[in-house]
Amino acid sequence: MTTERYSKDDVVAAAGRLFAERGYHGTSMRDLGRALGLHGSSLYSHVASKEDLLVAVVEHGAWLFQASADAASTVEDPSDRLYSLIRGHIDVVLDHRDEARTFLDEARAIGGAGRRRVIEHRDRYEGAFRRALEDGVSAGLYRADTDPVVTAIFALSILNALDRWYDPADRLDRDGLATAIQHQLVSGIER
Amino acid sequence: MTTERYSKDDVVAAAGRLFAERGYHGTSMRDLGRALGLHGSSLYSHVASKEDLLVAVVEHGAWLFQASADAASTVEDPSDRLYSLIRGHIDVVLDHRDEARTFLDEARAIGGAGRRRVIEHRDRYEGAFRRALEDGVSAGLYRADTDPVVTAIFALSILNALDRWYDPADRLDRDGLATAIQHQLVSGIER
DNA sequence: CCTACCGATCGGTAGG
DNA sequence: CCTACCGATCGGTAGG
Repeated sequence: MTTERYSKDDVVAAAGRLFAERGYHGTSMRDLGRALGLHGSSLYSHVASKEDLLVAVVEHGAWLFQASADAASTVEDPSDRLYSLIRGHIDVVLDHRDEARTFLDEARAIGGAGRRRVIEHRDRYEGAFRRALEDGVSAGLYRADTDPVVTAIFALSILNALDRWYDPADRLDRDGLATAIQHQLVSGIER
Repeated sequence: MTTERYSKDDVVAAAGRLFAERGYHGTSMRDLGRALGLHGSSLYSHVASKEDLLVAVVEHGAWLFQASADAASTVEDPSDRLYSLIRGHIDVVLDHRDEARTFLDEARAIGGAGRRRVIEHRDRYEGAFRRALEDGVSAGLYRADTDPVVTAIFALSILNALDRWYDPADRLDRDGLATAIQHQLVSGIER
């Protein structure tokens, strides 16, 4: 018999919601407590500090993106792999908006070593897109003068903004969205 | 003979720098004062409130974007007009990073009516891209099944992220960058 | 633009 | 998880 109403994961999830919505510095521990029906000070039985909470949310986001890239990396065909990467990113960004947005926007509030780890995560994730594009060039699918670095950034720029405008009630479902993005991207580099 | 070391514009510019870098809520009036070599309380002879300062930065950003769109709107040819919009956006985002980033990221910290005005500004600006694309479709430059709404969003997603990665020391100059973006975009919708 | 403040709120702790 | 706090910092004001 325990008196704990929430697990640490619950607290981290609620923190993600507020951090994504108002930003890390725009959210106080008392705000977060209120969202859970607790006192702000009670949160310290779950976490050591506010920054701890940010790190937990951001690392969850990083993990979701990486899991998606790892799954896509098993696909041989570069074009199908690119589709998998796009489709996976869509799911992460729409099914885990809070973690994704916090990962993308609030990592700058993390100090020193934690911030560097986030940047490493992003570089590695970006590398999966880069490689799919490089392999596509090698396979003759995309023009030889394609810049995989820049094209990967373009792809991620589009993907990272999705949750800001995509409406699931749209005529465009997620598969259609993924196809539209790949088509926008690939027809720009197809030969 | 005056004792004022700074104009309001100076204060607004410095605020933009800090808001873009650390966010509105991550910047205190004392931080801002320190950046200018003043006491935090001295800033209140230039502005009525901290939010005032945010509104001033964001409105400057909105104005810069709108001025760019207005200049481009004089171009008849839809393809040239799209290039002008892209090229203008690049200049705003790279020559006025602080105002642009604050406009893009920190407007959510503005309350009620101010926030609505920002959203109207964005919609209007996006409309210029949408119209260039629509006109391009009408002129037979782009495929008839092009979705100008979605394509405009894709274009702006790429453009709004530029300052996060573009290195002016690159082999790619601004004209080359604009061409690359238009090419990425248009070849995806050309017939 | 500075000095000297104000009440409110911040992240966090002690002790239960 | 709550009560009762802590010192630090917040946005902002009065008066010069």
